[in-house]
Amino acid sequence: MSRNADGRTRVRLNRSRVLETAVALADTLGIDALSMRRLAQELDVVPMALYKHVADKEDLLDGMVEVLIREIDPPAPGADWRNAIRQRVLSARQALQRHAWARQAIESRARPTPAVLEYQDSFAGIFLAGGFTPDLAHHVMHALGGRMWGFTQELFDGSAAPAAEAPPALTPEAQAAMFAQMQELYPNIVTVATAAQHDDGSVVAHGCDDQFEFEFALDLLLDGFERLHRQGWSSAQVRKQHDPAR
Amino acid sequence: MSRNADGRTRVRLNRSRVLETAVALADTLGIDALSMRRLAQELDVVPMALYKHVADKEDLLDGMVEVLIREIDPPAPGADWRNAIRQRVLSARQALQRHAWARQAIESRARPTPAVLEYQDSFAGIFLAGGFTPDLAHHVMHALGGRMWGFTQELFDGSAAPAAEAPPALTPEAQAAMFAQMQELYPNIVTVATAAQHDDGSVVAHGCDDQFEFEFALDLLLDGFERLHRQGWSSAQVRKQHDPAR
DNA sequence: GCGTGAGGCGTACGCTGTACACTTGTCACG
DNA sequence: CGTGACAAGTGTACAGCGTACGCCTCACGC
Repeated sequence: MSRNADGRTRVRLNRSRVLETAVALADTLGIDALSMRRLAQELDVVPMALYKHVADKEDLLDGMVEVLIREIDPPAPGADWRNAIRQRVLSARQALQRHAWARQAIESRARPTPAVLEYQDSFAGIFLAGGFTPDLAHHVMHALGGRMWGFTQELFDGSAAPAAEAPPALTPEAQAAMFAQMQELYPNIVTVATAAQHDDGSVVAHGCDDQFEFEFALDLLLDGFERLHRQGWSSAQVRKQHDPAR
Repeated sequence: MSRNADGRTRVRLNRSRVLETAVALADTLGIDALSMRRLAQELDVVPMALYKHVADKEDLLDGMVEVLIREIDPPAPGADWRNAIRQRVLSARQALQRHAWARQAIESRARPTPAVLEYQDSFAGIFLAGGFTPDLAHHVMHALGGRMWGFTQELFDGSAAPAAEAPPALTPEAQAAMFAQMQELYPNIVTVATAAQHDDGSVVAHGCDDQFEFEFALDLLLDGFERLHRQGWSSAQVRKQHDPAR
Protein backbone atom coordinates (compact mmCIF):
# COMPACT_ATOMS: atom_id res chain seq x y z
CA MET A 1 0.00 0.00 0.00
CA SER A 2 1.26 3.42 -0.85
CA ARG A 3 2.19 5.96 1.74
CA ASN A 4 1.58 9.64 1.75
CA ALA A 5 4.08 12.35 2.54
CA ASP A 6 3.92 11.66 6.28
CA GLY A 7 4.80 8.05 5.69
CA ARG A 8 1.47 6.89 7.07
CA THR A 9 -0.29 4.20 5.17
CA ARG A 10 -3.14 5.52 3.14
CA VAL A 11 -6.54 4.05 2.50
CA ARG A 12 -6.92 2.71 -0.95
CA LEU A 13 -8.83 4.60 -3.53
CA ASN A 14 -12.01 3.14 -4.92
CA ARG A 15 -14.83 4.33 -7.09
CA SER A 16 -17.21 5.31 -4.34
CA ARG A 17 -14.55 7.18 -2.42
CA VAL A 18 -13.76 9.10 -5.59
CA LEU A 19 -17.41 9.83 -6.29
CA GLU A 20 -18.28 10.84 -2.77
CA THR A 21 -15.29 13.12 -2.49
CA ALA A 22 -16.23 14.64 -5.84
CA VAL A 23 -19.76 15.26 -4.59
CA ALA A 24 -18.51 16.87 -1.42
CA LEU A 25 -16.08 19.00 -3.37
CA ALA A 26 -18.72 20.11 -5.84
CA ASP A 27 -20.99 20.95 -2.92
CA THR A 28 -18.49 23.34 -1.44
CA LEU A 29 -16.52 24.61 -4.44
CA GLY A 30 -19.14 24.46 -7.13
CA ILE A 31 -19.15 22.28 -10.20
CA ASP A 32 -16.97 24.64 -12.23
CA ALA A 33 -14.15 24.45 -9.75
CA LEU A 34 -14.27 20.67 -9.68
CA SER A 35 -11.36 19.54 -11.80
CA MET A 36 -9.70 16.17 -11.93
CA ARG A 37 -6.58 17.78 -10.53
CA ARG A 38 -8.38 19.43 -7.65
CA LEU A 39 -10.18 16.22 -6.85
CA ALA A 40 -6.96 14.24 -6.94
CA GLN A 41 -5.35 16.73 -4.59
CA GLU A 42 -8.28 16.35 -2.21
CA LEU A 43 -7.73 12.60 -2.23
CA ASP A 44 -4.00 13.09 -1.75
CA VAL A 45 -3.24 11.35 -4.98
CA VAL A 46 -1.82 12.14 -8.38
CA PRO A 47 -4.43 13.21 -10.98
CA MET A 48 -3.98 10.21 -13.23
CA ALA A 49 -4.68 7.85 -10.36
CA LEU A 50 -8.36 8.76 -10.66
CA TYR A 51 -8.49 7.25 -14.09
CA LYS A 52 -8.17 3.79 -12.62
CA HIS A 53 -11.58 4.31 -11.05
CA VAL A 54 -13.48 6.49 -13.51
CA ALA A 55 -13.20 6.31 -17.26
CA ASP A 56 -13.07 10.05 -17.75
CA LYS A 57 -14.69 13.19 -16.44
CA GLU A 58 -18.01 12.36 -18.08
CA ASP A 59 -18.03 9.11 -16.18
CA LEU A 60 -17.21 10.95 -12.98
CA LEU A 61 -20.20 13.23 -13.46
CA ASP A 62 -22.42 10.28 -14.26
CA GLY A 63 -21.30 8.64 -11.07
CA MET A 64 -21.98 11.77 -9.06
CA VAL A 65 -25.51 11.90 -10.40
CA GLU A 66 -25.96 8.31 -9.32
CA VAL A 67 -24.86 9.19 -5.82
CA LEU A 68 -27.49 11.89 -5.82
CA ILE A 69 -30.24 9.64 -7.10
CA ARG A 70 -29.59 7.29 -4.22
CA GLU A 71 -30.47 10.14 -1.88
CA ILE A 72 -33.96 10.49 -3.34
CA ASP A 73 -36.67 8.73 -1.37
CA PRO A 74 -38.06 5.63 -3.03
CA PRO A 75 -41.67 5.81 -4.17
CA ALA A 76 -44.15 5.60 -1.32
CA PRO A 77 -45.76 2.19 -1.64
CA GLY A 78 -49.37 2.79 -0.64
CA ALA A 79 -49.94 6.25 -2.03
CA ASP A 80 -52.22 7.14 -4.92
CA TRP A 81 -50.41 8.25 -8.05
CA ARG A 82 -50.75 11.92 -7.36
CA ASN A 83 -49.25 11.80 -3.91
CA ALA A 84 -46.63 9.32 -4.98
CA ILE A 85 -45.46 11.62 -7.78
CA ARG A 86 -45.66 14.67 -5.61
CA GLN A 87 -43.64 13.12 -2.81
CA ARG A 88 -41.01 11.76 -5.13
CA VAL A 89 -40.58 15.06 -6.92
CA LEU A 90 -40.34 17.03 -3.72
CA SER A 91 -37.82 14.57 -2.35
CA ALA A 92 -35.78 14.94 -5.53
CA ARG A 93 -36.01 18.66 -5.08
CA GLN A 94 -34.57 18.42 -1.61
CA ALA A 95 -31.68 16.34 -2.87
CA LEU A 96 -31.07 18.88 -5.60
CA GLN A 97 -30.98 21.68 -3.13
CA ARG A 98 -28.37 19.90 -1.08
CA HIS A 99 -26.29 19.63 -4.23
CA ALA A 100 -26.46 22.83 -6.17
CA TRP A 101 -24.27 21.42 -8.94
CA ALA A 102 -26.70 18.63 -9.74
CA ARG A 103 -29.01 20.46 -12.07
CA GLN A 104 -26.24 21.41 -14.43
CA ALA A 105 -24.69 17.99 -14.17
CA ILE A 106 -27.93 16.19 -14.96
CA GLU A 107 -28.77 18.46 -17.85
CA SER A 108 -25.36 18.23 -19.42
CA ARG A 109 -25.33 14.45 -19.43
CA ALA A 110 -25.60 13.24 -23.02
CA ARG A 111 -27.02 9.80 -22.48
CA PRO A 112 -29.00 8.43 -19.56
CA THR A 113 -27.19 6.07 -17.23
CA PRO A 114 -28.97 3.00 -15.87
CA ALA A 115 -29.63 4.85 -12.61
CA VAL A 116 -31.32 7.67 -14.47
CA LEU A 117 -33.39 5.29 -16.53
CA GLU A 118 -34.39 3.45 -13.40
CA TYR A 119 -35.47 6.70 -11.81
CA GLN A 120 -37.58 7.63 -14.81
CA ASP A 121 -38.95 4.14 -14.99
CA SER A 122 -40.30 4.50 -11.50
CA PHE A 123 -42.24 7.58 -12.58
CA ALA A 124 -43.71 5.77 -15.54
CA GLY A 125 -44.57 2.94 -13.18
CA ILE A 126 -46.45 5.22 -10.82
CA PHE A 127 -48.54 6.68 -13.61
CA LEU A 128 -49.33 3.30 -15.12
CA ALA A 129 -50.23 1.87 -11.73
CA GLY A 130 -52.49 4.86 -11.25
CA GLY A 131 -54.49 3.82 -14.27
CA PHE A 132 -52.96 6.14 -16.85
CA THR A 133 -52.86 4.86 -20.37
CA PRO A 134 -49.31 4.48 -21.69
CA ASP A 135 -50.19 7.23 -24.13
CA LEU A 136 -51.19 9.72 -21.48
CA ALA A 137 -48.36 8.66 -19.21
CA HIS A 138 -45.95 9.36 -22.02
CA HIS A 139 -47.07 12.91 -22.62
CA VAL A 140 -47.49 13.64 -18.99
CA MET A 141 -43.91 12.66 -18.27
CA HIS A 142 -42.74 14.99 -20.99
CA ALA A 143 -44.80 17.77 -19.49
CA LEU A 144 -43.26 17.13 -16.12
CA GLY A 145 -39.85 17.29 -17.73
CA GLY A 146 -37.18 18.75 -15.53
CA ARG A 147 -39.61 19.06 -12.70
CA MET A 148 -39.33 15.31 -12.39
CA TRP A 149 -35.94 16.11 -10.88
CA GLY A 150 -37.23 18.93 -8.78
CA PHE A 151 -35.70 21.55 -11.03
CA THR A 152 -36.99 24.98 -10.56
CA GLN A 153 -36.99 26.49 -13.99
CA GLU A 154 -35.21 29.60 -12.88
CA LEU A 155 -34.63 32.00 -15.74
CA PHE A 156 -36.92 34.50 -14.26
CA ASP A 157 -35.67 35.86 -11.04
CA GLY A 158 -37.47 39.13 -10.85
CA SER A 159 -35.68 40.03 -7.66
CA ALA A 160 -32.30 39.93 -9.37
CA ALA A 161 -31.28 43.28 -10.69
CA PRO A 162 -28.88 43.17 -13.60
CA ALA A 163 -25.23 43.00 -12.67
CA ALA A 164 -25.90 43.72 -9.03
CA GLU A 165 -23.57 41.08 -7.71
CA ALA A 166 -20.01 42.29 -7.59
CA PRO A 167 -20.65 45.15 -5.19
CA PRO A 168 -21.43 43.33 -1.96
CA ALA A 169 -23.48 46.14 -0.52
CA LEU A 170 -25.24 48.99 -2.24
CA THR A 171 -25.99 52.28 -0.63
CA PRO A 172 -29.71 52.93 -0.21
CA GLU A 173 -29.44 55.75 -2.72
CA ALA A 174 -27.86 53.50 -5.31
CA GLN A 175 -30.55 50.92 -4.66
CA ALA A 176 -33.27 53.47 -5.11
CA ALA A 177 -31.68 54.75 -8.30
CA MET A 178 -31.43 51.26 -9.68
CA PHE A 179 -35.02 50.53 -8.78
CA ALA A 180 -36.13 53.68 -10.54
CA GLN A 181 -34.19 52.68 -13.61
CA MET A 182 -35.63 49.20 -13.54
CA GLN A 183 -39.09 50.65 -13.26
CA GLU A 184 -38.45 52.79 -16.28
CA LEU A 185 -36.96 50.08 -18.45
CA TYR A 186 -38.91 47.05 -17.32
CA PRO A 187 -42.11 48.30 -15.72
CA ASN A 188 -43.96 45.02 -16.00
CA ILE A 189 -41.21 42.97 -14.44
CA VAL A 190 -41.08 45.35 -11.54
CA THR A 191 -44.83 45.18 -11.09
CA VAL A 192 -44.86 41.44 -11.19
CA ALA A 193 -41.74 40.92 -9.13
CA THR A 194 -42.98 43.00 -6.26
CA ALA A 195 -46.47 41.53 -6.37
CA ALA A 196 -45.97 38.75 -3.87
CA GLN A 197 -45.11 41.17 -1.11
CA HIS A 198 -48.05 43.47 -1.78
CA ASP A 199 -50.56 40.70 -1.61
CA ASP A 200 -49.06 39.38 1.56
CA GLY A 201 -49.50 42.72 3.14
CA SER A 202 -45.85 42.67 4.09
CA VAL A 203 -43.66 45.59 3.24
CA VAL A 204 -40.10 44.37 3.08
CA ALA A 205 -38.87 42.85 -0.12
CA HIS A 206 -38.07 39.23 0.60
CA GLY A 207 -37.51 37.91 -2.88
CA CYS A 208 -39.84 35.16 -3.91
CA ASP A 209 -40.41 31.85 -2.30
CA ASP A 210 -38.86 29.28 -4.61
CA GLN A 211 -40.54 26.41 -2.87
CA PHE A 212 -43.93 28.02 -3.28
CA GLU A 213 -43.31 28.70 -6.96
CA PHE A 214 -42.19 25.17 -7.51
CA GLU A 215 -45.23 23.63 -5.87
CA PHE A 216 -47.49 26.09 -7.65
CA ALA A 217 -46.31 24.91 -11.04
CA LEU A 218 -46.18 21.30 -9.98
CA ASP A 219 -49.75 21.32 -8.72
CA LEU A 220 -50.92 23.16 -11.80
CA LEU A 221 -49.51 20.35 -13.88
CA LEU A 222 -50.82 17.63 -11.58
CA ASP A 223 -54.28 19.21 -11.73
CA GLY A 224 -54.08 19.14 -15.50
CA PHE A 225 -52.91 15.52 -15.49
CA GLU A 226 -55.76 14.54 -13.23
CA ARG A 227 -58.34 16.23 -15.40
CA LEU A 228 -57.08 14.59 -18.57
CA HIS A 229 -56.89 11.25 -16.81
CA ARG A 230 -60.48 11.48 -15.60
CA GLN A 231 -61.86 12.43 -18.97
CA GLY A 232 -60.08 9.61 -20.74
CA TRP A 233 -57.83 11.85 -22.82
CA SER A 234 -56.04 10.28 -25.75
CA SER A 235 -53.48 11.80 -28.07
CA ALA A 236 -55.20 10.24 -31.09
CA GLN A 237 -58.25 12.44 -30.78
CA VAL A 238 -56.17 15.56 -30.30
CA ARG A 239 -54.04 14.86 -33.34
CA LYS A 240 -57.10 14.14 -35.42
CA GLN A 241 -58.57 17.41 -34.33
CA HIS A 242 -55.46 19.34 -35.32
CA ASP A 243 -54.76 17.46 -38.51
CA PRO A 244 -58.08 16.00 -39.70
CA ALA A 245 -56.68 14.77 -43.02
CA ARG A 246 -54.63 12.10 -41.33
CA MET B 1 -6.31 49.00 -42.44
CA SER B 2 -4.63 45.69 -41.93
CA ARG B 3 -4.17 43.13 -44.62
CA ASN B 4 -4.44 39.41 -44.47
CA ALA B 5 -1.93 36.89 -45.69
CA ASP B 6 -2.87 37.42 -49.32
CA GLY B 7 -2.22 41.11 -49.01
CA ARG B 8 -5.84 41.95 -49.65
CA THR B 9 -7.40 44.52 -47.47
CA ARG B 10 -9.68 43.04 -44.90
CA VAL B 11 -12.98 44.26 -43.54
CA ARG B 12 -12.69 45.63 -40.11
CA LEU B 13 -13.87 43.63 -37.16
CA ASN B 14 -16.78 44.90 -35.13
CA ARG B 15 -19.00 43.54 -32.41
CA SER B 16 -21.84 42.37 -34.59
CA ARG B 17 -19.54 40.65 -37.03
CA VAL B 18 -17.95 38.83 -34.11
CA LEU B 19 -21.32 37.88 -32.64
CA GLU B 20 -22.85 36.74 -35.89
CA THR B 21 -19.85 34.67 -36.81
CA ALA B 22 -19.95 33.15 -33.34
CA VAL B 23 -23.60 32.27 -33.79
CA ALA B 24 -22.95 30.70 -37.16
CA LEU B 25 -20.02 28.76 -35.79
CA ALA B 26 -21.99 27.51 -32.81
CA ASP B 27 -24.76 26.47 -35.16
CA THR B 28 -22.48 24.24 -37.16
CA LEU B 29 -19.83 23.15 -34.66
CA GLY B 30 -21.80 23.16 -31.44
CA ILE B 31 -21.31 25.36 -28.46
CA ASP B 32 -18.59 23.19 -26.93
CA ALA B 33 -16.39 23.54 -29.98
CA LEU B 34 -16.80 27.29 -30.03
CA SER B 35 -13.61 28.68 -28.57
CA MET B 36 -12.19 32.14 -28.79
CA ARG B 37 -9.32 30.73 -30.81
CA ARG B 38 -11.56 28.91 -33.25
CA LEU B 39 -13.73 31.97 -33.65
CA ALA B 40 -10.69 34.16 -34.29
CA GLN B 41 -9.48 31.73 -36.90
CA GLU B 42 -12.87 31.89 -38.61
CA LEU B 43 -12.57 35.67 -38.71
CA ASP B 44 -9.02 35.40 -39.97
CA VAL B 45 -7.70 37.23 -37.00
CA VAL B 46 -5.54 36.57 -33.98
CA PRO B 47 -7.44 35.41 -30.86
CA MET B 48 -6.69 38.47 -28.79
CA ALA B 49 -8.17 40.74 -31.44
CA LEU B 50 -11.61 39.58 -30.34
CA TYR B 51 -11.13 41.14 -26.96
CA LYS B 52 -11.36 44.60 -28.44
CA HIS B 53 -14.99 43.83 -29.25
CA VAL B 54 -16.16 41.56 -26.47
CA ALA B 55 -15.09 41.83 -22.87
CA ASP B 56 -14.61 38.10 -22.40
CA LYS B 57 -16.25 34.84 -23.33
CA GLU B 58 -19.19 35.46 -21.01
CA ASP B 59 -19.85 38.67 -22.85
CA LEU B 60 -19.60 36.86 -26.14
CA LEU B 61 -22.27 34.39 -25.07
CA ASP B 62 -24.47 37.19 -23.77
CA GLY B 63 -24.17 38.85 -27.14
CA MET B 64 -25.03 35.66 -28.95
CA VAL B 65 -28.18 35.30 -26.88
CA GLU B 66 -29.11 38.82 -27.83
CA VAL B 67 -28.73 37.99 -31.49
CA LEU B 68 -31.09 35.11 -30.92
CA ILE B 69 -33.65 37.17 -29.07
CA ARG B 70 -33.82 39.52 -32.01
CA GLU B 71 -34.98 36.59 -34.10
CA ILE B 72 -38.03 36.02 -31.94
CA ASP B 73 -41.21 37.56 -33.26
CA PRO B 74 -42.45 40.58 -31.33
CA PRO B 75 -45.71 40.13 -29.43
CA ALA B 76 -48.76 40.13 -31.66
CA PRO B 77 -50.52 43.44 -30.99
CA GLY B 78 -54.20 42.55 -31.20
CA ALA B 79 -54.20 39.07 -29.71
CA ASP B 80 -55.72 38.05 -26.40
CA TRP B 81 -53.20 37.12 -23.74
CA ARG B 82 -53.41 33.42 -24.36
CA ASN B 83 -52.71 33.61 -28.04
CA ALA B 84 -50.10 36.29 -27.57
CA ILE B 85 -48.19 34.10 -25.11
CA ARG B 86 -48.64 31.02 -27.20
CA GLN B 87 -47.40 32.69 -30.36
CA ARG B 88 -44.42 34.26 -28.69
CA VAL B 89 -43.38 31.02 -27.04
CA LEU B 90 -43.70 29.05 -30.22
CA SER B 91 -41.71 31.66 -32.08
CA ALA B 92 -39.01 31.48 -29.44
CA ARG B 93 -39.06 27.75 -29.81
CA GLN B 94 -38.42 28.05 -33.53
CA ALA B 95 -35.48 30.33 -32.91
CA LEU B 96 -34.14 27.88 -30.39
CA GLN B 97 -34.38 25.06 -32.84
CA ARG B 98 -32.40 27.00 -35.40
CA HIS B 99 -29.72 27.46 -32.76
CA ALA B 100 -29.24 24.27 -30.83
CA TRP B 101 -26.62 25.85 -28.60
CA ALA B 102 -29.00 28.49 -27.30
CA ARG B 103 -30.63 26.53 -24.54
CA GLN B 104 -27.36 25.79 -22.83
CA ALA B 105 -26.13 29.32 -23.41
CA ILE B 106 -29.23 30.90 -21.92
CA GLU B 107 -29.28 28.61 -18.93
CA SER B 108 -25.63 29.09 -18.15
CA ARG B 109 -25.86 32.85 -18.10
CA ALA B 110 -25.43 34.07 -14.54
CA ARG B 111 -27.18 37.41 -14.77
CA PRO B 112 -29.84 38.60 -17.16
CA THR B 113 -28.75 41.05 -19.82
CA PRO B 114 -31.02 43.96 -20.75
CA ALA B 115 -32.22 42.05 -23.80
CA VAL B 116 -33.26 39.14 -21.62
CA LEU B 117 -35.00 41.39 -19.16
CA GLU B 118 -36.79 43.11 -21.97
CA TYR B 119 -37.94 39.78 -23.31
CA GLN B 120 -39.29 38.73 -19.95
CA ASP B 121 -40.83 42.11 -19.42
CA SER B 122 -42.89 41.61 -22.55
CA PHE B 123 -44.30 38.41 -21.09
CA ALA B 124 -45.22 40.13 -17.88
CA GLY B 125 -46.80 42.87 -19.95
CA ILE B 126 -48.96 40.43 -21.87
CA PHE B 127 -50.29 38.85 -18.71
CA LEU B 128 -50.98 42.18 -17.04
CA ALA B 129 -52.69 43.52 -20.14
CA GLY B 130 -54.79 40.36 -20.14
CA GLY B 131 -56.15 41.28 -16.76
CA PHE B 132 -53.94 39.08 -14.59
CA THR B 133 -53.19 40.42 -11.16
CA PRO B 134 -49.47 41.05 -10.65
CA ASP B 135 -49.59 38.29 -8.09
CA LEU B 136 -50.96 35.70 -10.48
CA ALA B 137 -48.77 36.94 -13.31
CA HIS B 138 -45.75 36.45 -11.09
CA HIS B 139 -46.46 32.83 -10.27
CA VAL B 140 -47.59 32.04 -13.75
CA MET B 141 -44.33 33.26 -15.21
CA HIS B 142 -42.44 31.07 -12.82
CA ALA B 143 -44.57 28.12 -13.85
CA LEU B 144 -43.83 28.84 -17.48
CA GLY B 145 -40.15 28.97 -16.66
CA GLY B 146 -37.91 27.67 -19.39
CA ARG B 147 -40.90 27.16 -21.62
CA MET B 148 -40.97 30.92 -21.97
CA TRP B 149 -37.92 30.35 -24.17
CA GLY B 150 -39.42 27.42 -25.96
CA PHE B 151 -37.26 24.93 -24.11
CA THR B 152 -38.36 21.42 -24.33
CA GLN B 153 -37.48 19.93 -21.00
CA GLU B 154 -35.77 16.96 -22.53
CA LEU B 155 -34.42 14.66 -19.88
CA PHE B 156 -36.78 11.96 -20.85
CA ASP B 157 -36.18 10.72 -24.29
CA GLY B 158 -37.76 7.33 -24.18
CA SER B 159 -36.59 6.57 -27.67
CA ALA B 160 -32.95 6.92 -26.74
CA ALA B 161 -31.43 3.66 -25.69
CA PRO B 162 -28.49 3.95 -23.33
CA ALA B 163 -25.12 4.36 -25.01
CA ALA B 164 -26.48 3.57 -28.44
CA GLU B 165 -24.69 6.37 -30.20
CA ALA B 166 -21.18 5.42 -31.16
CA PRO B 167 -22.17 2.49 -33.35
CA PRO B 168 -23.82 4.22 -36.30
CA ALA B 169 -25.91 1.23 -37.27
CA LEU B 170 -26.99 -1.74 -35.23
CA THR B 171 -27.81 -5.09 -36.67
CA PRO B 172 -31.47 -6.02 -36.30
CA GLU B 173 -30.45 -8.79 -33.91
CA ALA B 174 -28.52 -6.40 -31.71
CA GLN B 175 -31.49 -4.04 -31.73
CA ALA B 176 -33.84 -6.79 -30.74
CA ALA B 177 -31.52 -7.91 -27.97
CA MET B 178 -31.23 -4.40 -26.66
CA PHE B 179 -34.95 -3.94 -26.74
CA ALA B 180 -35.43 -7.15 -24.81
CA GLN B 181 -32.96 -5.99 -22.22
CA MET B 182 -34.63 -2.60 -21.95
CA GLN B 183 -37.95 -4.31 -21.48
CA GLU B 184 -36.51 -6.39 -18.68
CA LEU B 185 -34.79 -3.55 -16.88
CA TYR B 186 -37.17 -0.68 -17.53
CA PRO B 187 -40.54 -2.17 -18.40
CA ASN B 188 -42.51 0.98 -17.70
CA ILE B 189 -40.33 3.20 -19.81
CA VAL B 190 -40.64 0.82 -22.71
CA THR B 191 -44.40 0.71 -22.32
CA VAL B 192 -44.67 4.45 -22.17
CA ALA B 193 -42.12 5.18 -24.86
CA THR B 194 -43.79 2.97 -27.41
CA ALA B 195 -47.27 4.21 -26.55
CA ALA B 196 -47.47 7.01 -29.07
CA GLN B 197 -47.00 4.67 -31.97
CA HIS B 198 -49.60 2.19 -30.77
CA ASP B 199 -52.28 4.78 -30.45
CA ASP B 200 -51.47 6.17 -33.84
CA GLY B 201 -51.99 2.78 -35.29
CA SER B 202 -48.61 3.09 -36.98
CA VAL B 203 -46.10 0.32 -36.61
CA VAL B 204 -42.67 1.80 -37.16
CA ALA B 205 -40.94 3.45 -34.24
CA HIS B 206 -40.64 7.11 -35.08
CA GLY B 207 -39.50 8.49 -31.78
CA CYS B 208 -41.79 11.03 -30.28
CA ASP B 209 -42.97 14.27 -31.70
CA ASP B 210 -41.17 16.97 -29.76
CA GLN B 211 -43.38 19.69 -31.06
CA PHE B 212 -46.48 17.84 -29.94
CA GLU B 213 -45.02 17.23 -26.50
CA PHE B 214 -44.08 20.85 -26.17
CA GLU B 215 -47.50 22.14 -27.10
CA PHE B 216 -49.14 19.53 -24.91
CA ALA B 217 -47.33 20.81 -21.84
CA LEU B 218 -47.72 24.43 -22.86
CA ASP B 219 -51.45 24.13 -23.31
CA LEU B 220 -51.79 22.23 -20.08
CA LEU B 221 -50.19 25.16 -18.33
CA LEU B 222 -52.15 27.76 -20.26
CA ASP B 223 -55.37 25.92 -19.39
CA GLY B 224 -54.37 26.04 -15.76
CA PHE B 225 -53.50 29.74 -15.99
CA GLU B 226 -56.83 30.49 -17.57
CA ARG B 227 -58.75 28.64 -14.91
CA LEU B 228 -56.96 30.39 -12.07
CA HIS B 229 -57.41 33.72 -13.80
CA ARG B 230 -61.13 33.21 -14.22
CA GLN B 231 -61.68 32.19 -10.63
CA GLY B 232 -59.75 35.15 -9.27
CA TRP B 233 -56.97 33.10 -7.73
CA SER B 234 -54.70 34.81 -5.25
CA SER B 235 -51.61 33.51 -3.55
CA ALA B 236 -52.74 34.95 -0.23
CA GLN B 237 -55.63 32.53 0.11
CA VAL B 238 -53.46 29.57 -0.83
CA ARG B 239 -50.80 30.46 1.68
CA LYS B 240 -53.40 30.93 4.39
CA GLN B 241 -54.82 27.55 3.59
CA HIS B 242 -51.40 25.89 3.90
CA ASP B 243 -50.24 27.86 6.87
CA PRO B 244 -53.34 29.05 8.74
CA ALA B 245 -51.38 30.45 11.70
CA ARG B 246 -49.96 33.26 9.59
C1' DG C 1 2.46 66.34 -42.10
C1' DC C 2 1.72 64.73 -37.78
C1' DG C 3 -0.01 63.17 -33.34
C1' DT C 4 -3.28 60.15 -31.47
C1' DG C 5 -6.04 56.49 -30.32
C1' DA C 6 -8.34 52.41 -31.67
C1' DG C 7 -7.60 47.93 -33.60
C1' DG C 8 -4.88 44.03 -34.42
C1' DC C 9 -0.55 41.17 -33.06
C1' DG C 10 2.72 38.23 -30.33
C1' DT C 11 4.10 36.24 -26.41
C1' DA C 12 3.28 34.15 -22.23
C1' DC C 13 0.94 32.07 -18.12
C1' DG C 14 -1.76 29.05 -15.65
C1' DC C 15 -5.27 26.11 -16.13
C1' DT C 16 -7.78 22.04 -18.17
C1' DG C 17 -8.48 16.72 -19.53
C1' DT C 18 -5.99 12.76 -20.46
C1' DA C 19 -2.57 9.41 -23.34
C1' DC C 20 1.23 6.50 -22.38
C1' DA C 21 4.85 4.30 -20.12
C1' DC C 22 6.64 3.40 -15.82
C1' DT C 23 7.04 1.67 -10.82
C1' DT C 24 5.09 -0.07 -6.70
C1' DG C 25 2.05 -2.58 -3.64
C1' DT C 26 -0.94 -6.65 -2.72
C1' DC C 27 -2.52 -11.02 -2.91
C1' DA C 28 -3.13 -15.96 -4.64
C1' DC C 29 -0.77 -19.84 -5.24
C1' DG C 30 3.15 -23.22 -5.40
C1' DC D 1 8.10 -18.42 2.41
C1' DG D 2 8.90 -17.05 -2.45
C1' DT D 3 7.24 -15.60 -6.57
C1' DG D 4 4.64 -14.12 -10.38
C1' DA D 5 0.83 -11.54 -11.95
C1' DC D 6 -2.25 -8.06 -11.89
C1' DA D 7 -4.18 -3.82 -9.95
C1' DA D 8 -3.15 0.63 -8.29
C1' DG D 9 -0.62 4.76 -8.24
C1' DT D 10 3.16 7.85 -10.53
C1' DG D 11 5.47 10.95 -13.82
C1' DT D 12 5.91 13.13 -17.91
C1' DA D 13 3.97 15.14 -21.75
C1' DC D 14 0.75 17.28 -25.03
C1' DA D 15 -2.79 19.90 -27.01
C1' DG D 16 -6.16 23.00 -26.03
C1' DC D 17 -8.38 26.63 -23.31
C1' DG D 18 -9.24 31.85 -21.66
C1' DT D 19 -6.91 35.92 -21.31
C1' DA D 20 -3.21 39.58 -19.22
C1' DC D 21 0.10 42.65 -21.04
C1' DG D 22 2.92 45.21 -24.14
C1' DC D 23 3.86 46.44 -28.74
C1' DC D 24 3.06 47.92 -33.44
C1' DT D 25 0.53 50.08 -37.17
C1' DC D 26 -2.76 52.25 -39.64
C1' DA D 27 -6.77 55.54 -40.48
C1' DC D 28 -8.21 59.87 -39.37
C1' DG D 29 -8.75 64.81 -37.45
C1' DC D 30 -6.10 68.80 -37.08
